[in-house]
Amino acid sequence: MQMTPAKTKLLNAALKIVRTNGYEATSVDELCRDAGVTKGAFFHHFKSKEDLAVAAAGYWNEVTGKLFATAPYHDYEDPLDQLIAYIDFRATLLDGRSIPEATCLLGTMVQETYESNPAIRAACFGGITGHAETIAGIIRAAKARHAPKATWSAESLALHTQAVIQGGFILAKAKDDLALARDSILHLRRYVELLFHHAKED
Amino acid sequence: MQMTPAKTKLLNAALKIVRTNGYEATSVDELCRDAGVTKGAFFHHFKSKEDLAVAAAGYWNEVTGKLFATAPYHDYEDPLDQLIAYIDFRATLLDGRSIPEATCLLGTMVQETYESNPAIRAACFGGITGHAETIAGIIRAAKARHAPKATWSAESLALHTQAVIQGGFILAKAKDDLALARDSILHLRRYVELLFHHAKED
DNA sequence: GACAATATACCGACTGGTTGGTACGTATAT
DNA sequence: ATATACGTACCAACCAGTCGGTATATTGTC
Repeated sequence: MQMTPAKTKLLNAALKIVRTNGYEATSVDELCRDAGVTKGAFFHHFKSKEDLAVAAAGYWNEVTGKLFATAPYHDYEDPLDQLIAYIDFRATLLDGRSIPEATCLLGTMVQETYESNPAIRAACFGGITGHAETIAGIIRAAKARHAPKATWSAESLALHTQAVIQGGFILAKAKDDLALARDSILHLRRYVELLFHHAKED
Repeated sequence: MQMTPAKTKLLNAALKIVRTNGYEATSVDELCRDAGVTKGAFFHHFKSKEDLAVAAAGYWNEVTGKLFATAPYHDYEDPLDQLIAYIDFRATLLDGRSIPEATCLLGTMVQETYESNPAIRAACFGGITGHAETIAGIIRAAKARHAPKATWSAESLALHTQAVIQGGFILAKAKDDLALARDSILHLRRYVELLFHHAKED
């Protein structure tokens, strides 16, 4: 899908400003100012602010989807190695980034909109579970090879990885320090290792 | 500290409405309407909306502090049992509650305010780390008894428990289903068990 | 214990700025 | 000639916050 410059600039502005200030605190005027376009352009491409948010969620999925698709963790043969490498990759995504740059658009938006804006909530849900499903695929393979009798499900563990990452972001925002997010990801890594280490003992 | 009715009503309204719609989407007028007081009363007790948010964070700490202080998990002799019971207690706090009723005021507010409102951010940080510190105390005792040589720190694990809970809330909001939060808490429980089980093997 | 003085708690109309959204005009490409 | 991609000017609704007022409780003084 080819996008006209103004639309792309608005979506990039949304990614940046919404992750910094949240959805409600972001005004259409501010978005236009940052993107360097006028309000006329905004409402030409998006029928409302809500519509922009839904489109931004889709755009976010596109951008991060490419990032994960080309990430190095796919190179390992053993799916358990892939899973651990994925977790490490999520940790490296925090390096050298500011908090708004490191955190997740969907997790930020859904907090503010889950009750009042079903369309945005659904878009965030789709993005999070879509990504979780790709991780669940890796976990399923790792489970089949290393822990076939384990009682936990691949889907549940995949969602848990996302919960830990999102929760780490909240703590990081509270302390104004991404180290807290890194620490939680490290605990997640240890959990996965223990989970499979434990399974091998049976 | 004795509180005048209007102030208490406004703080209770803030707990309810901010957890439902977020900080920015909550207007002073809506707060007053819900509390059944006028704007004059609002600005008599709080010098600004920001001031109300900071006070609401303090009030939240007071209310939840009492809840945790009288919770049954303290009754166990073994601190490891206390820790597991605390995690189970966090899971039971989801039962029969709607999402706004089950989720955390501080985690919700800090997402929207961490960049733009240092006072609110600091209040949220204080509440989260304050509670984490009480859990860290339990973990420290459990570690001393059961896993003295473990490499992870009690403080880090305590913060991780909060990250998992906060992250679970985000997923629950996205899916509009608290079951996702429950699942993540279950993974957290398993992690703690594995962590101490593993330590005993050494 | 009477009375004035003061502080606290609250009311509700008002304001200036901002909000999301609209109406309408123009430039360009097909 | 028509559709797309913008730009500019504008609007009603809403926003946080103000201000002058009243009602009531507390305190100080004699």
